[in-house]
Amino acid sequence: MKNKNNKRTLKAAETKRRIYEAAQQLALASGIENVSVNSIVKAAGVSKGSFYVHFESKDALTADLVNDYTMSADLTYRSFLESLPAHESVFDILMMLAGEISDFIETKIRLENMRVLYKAHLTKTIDTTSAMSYNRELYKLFTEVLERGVRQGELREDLPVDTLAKHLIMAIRGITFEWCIRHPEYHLKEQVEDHFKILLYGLKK
Amino acid sequence: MKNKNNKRTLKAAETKRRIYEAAQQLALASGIENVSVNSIVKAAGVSKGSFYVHFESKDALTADLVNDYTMSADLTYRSFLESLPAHESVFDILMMLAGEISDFIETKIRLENMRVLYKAHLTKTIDTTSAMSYNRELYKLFTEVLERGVRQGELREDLPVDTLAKHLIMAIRGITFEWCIRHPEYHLKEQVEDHFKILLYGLKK
DNA sequence: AGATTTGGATGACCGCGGTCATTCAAGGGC
DNA sequence: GCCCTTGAATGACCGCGGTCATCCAAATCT
Repeated sequence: MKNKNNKRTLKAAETKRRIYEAAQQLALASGIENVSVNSIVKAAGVSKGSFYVHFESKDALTADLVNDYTMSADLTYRSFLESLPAHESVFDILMMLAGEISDFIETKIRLENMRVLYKAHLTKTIDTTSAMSYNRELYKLFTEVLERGVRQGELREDLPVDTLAKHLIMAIRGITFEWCIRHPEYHLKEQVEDHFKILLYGLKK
Repeated sequence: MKNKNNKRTLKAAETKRRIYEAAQQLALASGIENVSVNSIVKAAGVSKGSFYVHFESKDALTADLVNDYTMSADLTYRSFLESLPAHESVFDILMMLAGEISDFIETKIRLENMRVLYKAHLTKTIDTTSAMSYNRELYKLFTEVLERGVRQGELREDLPVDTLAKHLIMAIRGITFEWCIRHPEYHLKEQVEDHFKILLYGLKK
């Protein structure tokens, strides 16, 4: 017996799916922080113990939900980038991309979900690899744009482009964190744009 | 009766002090996240209900502990700044100050306490004003240095110095947050210095 | 001094996230 | 076909942070 499609394995997968989808639905309605494990297993029609057979913790389930969302977000960013006119300067493209990401976080993901995500990141028992990995699509996106900037002579060449991408994304994350703390008197998009103006000026050739 | 030194008020203050000091001691030994409210009240010799008479929540107590620490940290930064030779350029001073703050966070405050602090910041029911307030000593410190930079013609004048101070401190917080998530493969001081080099270049006249 | 109000202190209680000994079909090995 | 192993499923149970009706001594009012 390996990972065959036997009756047992199939039933287990089905149970996991039911828990995941129940959680997804409840989280969509109330925000995952207001949904208890008890309510998830009740909605899924399984026992609490069963939840912990399939998920390490509530935070781990949350991370799964977020990671799915992260991947779909990156697809949005990619199509935004591809929708931009080819003649734009790399400086302007980076500014617009940062603005698009700010908008997406503010209107689609929303404050309470960002807070949950960042708390999950800070909980050391949780694997948030897929949102933090340098292999994440978002890093590739920034790297591609920066590479073009170097090729066209707009950007300094003494720092590798993947390092620059890390700095820029880290900056967006930092400002978003600050926004989570200082909301509502702090405006995400405005601050991202102001900060990027300073940062990108420091990257010009 | 106003806020007189009557017997009742004094006894209440004494109770609060005992809880606070018990928490401080236990937190020092094990880290506040490994100390339960039950263990604090047991050590202080009071009931659990009494804890919640004097503190809104465990997180609120944590915030108090952190805020005390924050103020003492800012004193350290101020004396570091005053220990620097007067002839240094503002650029170098800012780099050294950022480096000092990184060192302090890494070796004195330490990772697990920064994680607790940032989680507290993300919990909306908690007042973390004293660490986040723009009146915090740290903001004054940066503002003073930046002002000198403008006066000496080292820095651009189109952005107000208090705005610049906010950007720089936000950047340190962002990098520290990234460090909390990516530790141990991410080096705080190194990253702060690399990022500041880019950022400060964007502020030069 | 006696009656009334105030507010610190109490501990049983709650729902939470998480654990674990136990159960019991489904799946080999012979 | 029989026996042993595997692992999904279970729910009573735990310690946690937090609540609240109740108590009662100190403070104030008359």
